[in-house]
Amino acid sequence: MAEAVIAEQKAAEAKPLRADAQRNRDRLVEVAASVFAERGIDASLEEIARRAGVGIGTLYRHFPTREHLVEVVYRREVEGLCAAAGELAQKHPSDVALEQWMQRFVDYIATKRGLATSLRILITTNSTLFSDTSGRVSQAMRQLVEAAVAEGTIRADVDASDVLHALSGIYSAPDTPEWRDRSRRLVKLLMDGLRFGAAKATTQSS
Amino acid sequence: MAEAVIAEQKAAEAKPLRADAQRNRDRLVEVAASVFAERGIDASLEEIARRAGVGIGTLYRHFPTREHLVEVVYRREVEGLCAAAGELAQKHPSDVALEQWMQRFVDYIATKRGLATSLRILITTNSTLFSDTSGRVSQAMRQLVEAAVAEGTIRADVDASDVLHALSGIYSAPDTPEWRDRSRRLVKLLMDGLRFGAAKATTQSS
DNA sequence: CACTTAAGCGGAGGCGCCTCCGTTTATTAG
DNA sequence: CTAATAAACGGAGGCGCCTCCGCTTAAGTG
Repeated sequence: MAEAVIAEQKAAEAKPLRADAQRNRDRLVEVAASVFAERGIDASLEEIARRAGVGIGTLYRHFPTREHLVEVVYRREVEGLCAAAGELAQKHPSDVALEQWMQRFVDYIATKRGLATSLRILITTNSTLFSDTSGRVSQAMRQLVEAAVAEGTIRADVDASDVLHALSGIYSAPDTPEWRDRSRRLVKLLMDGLRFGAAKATTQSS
Repeated sequence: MAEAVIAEQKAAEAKPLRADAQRNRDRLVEVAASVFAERGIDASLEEIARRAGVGIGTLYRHFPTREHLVEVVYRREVEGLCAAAGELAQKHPSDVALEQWMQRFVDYIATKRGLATSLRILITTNSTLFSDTSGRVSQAMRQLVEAAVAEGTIRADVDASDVLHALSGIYSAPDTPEWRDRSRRLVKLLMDGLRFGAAKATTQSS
């Protein structure tokens, strides 16, 4: 959702793209992310091209199939989520960082849901995708949880996989309109539990 | 592949169709089967309608999605395969019937291969499809094997599931152009094995 | 700077999907 | 047989997919 133009790098991999090509490519990914978010995975590729201000041919040159585009968008989403862990850790007390990151995780899952059908196809084709991304996500979570435990802002008798496990409710019961709110409440609830019995006094939540 | 016009019945289920509607529906299924066979599962639905001599609207009225049509075609294929078991059993000695049926089974798998991608989607959606059909197929095989054992035209120390298991090689190593020939040879080989040590003298194969 | 050239652009065009609705026709009632 | 009517037909039209290729332009070369 961050509209910030983070120049996608594709860096130093094979041939560097011509400046205009790189610009168009980045633009396409950015636009695609928001179009997929608002219209779902079956959004018209022509609309994406149109909104990005490029011809349909350009879209297809960069992303020969819909799945290619989806994969890049998805990886970027994961990238953003993981990067957020570091940033939040710097700007906030460790427990607040963890909480906010988990809220962002809810958003991420929301996207993933939308992409689910298409991702299922992708995952059977491209088996690295799932392991790559889920590895990175759980590493980000570990970083935050361990920091919070070390600082004593959450209780010490849990680790990252416990927290991930506790969040599993977010994955499962889906697609009611209340889902998002319910999930946000779940995160808060979980945080209260985590703060209870922490070494340091608690920072109040939101 | 039997071009015989077997009137599809849809019998006595909800409202009976108007005569012309029933005719068109049957025609569509028949044509779809051959078009899918020759062009693969992604064949144009418009071509199917064209070849069946009906408008595209008619096709969509009867089969609201491609998957609906695929499912009906597939079920019909299984139907034909299983019906063949009975017919072959009447016209041939029991061991020959079994052999010919297995050869036909090879054709069936060949089709199934073509449909595989689409079927995978179907099967996740419509879980009865797979159990229905695989049940019927293995029952047909049981009928033939048991008859042949009873008549002593094949050895007595095997049952239907052994034979099915022996055919599993047909499922696996795929999609080379030699596949069909290799599979036919596998069937013959298997039959020789089955006849060896049978109570009665052997009918020669093919 | 001008020139060259290959990388990149983009949209027309052909095809398939699917819906919608005016027209046709099988069926039923009289 | 005729009339009424509901069922079914079918294809035009709008949209999206994807390819192909003539045009444009960034990036080197001197």
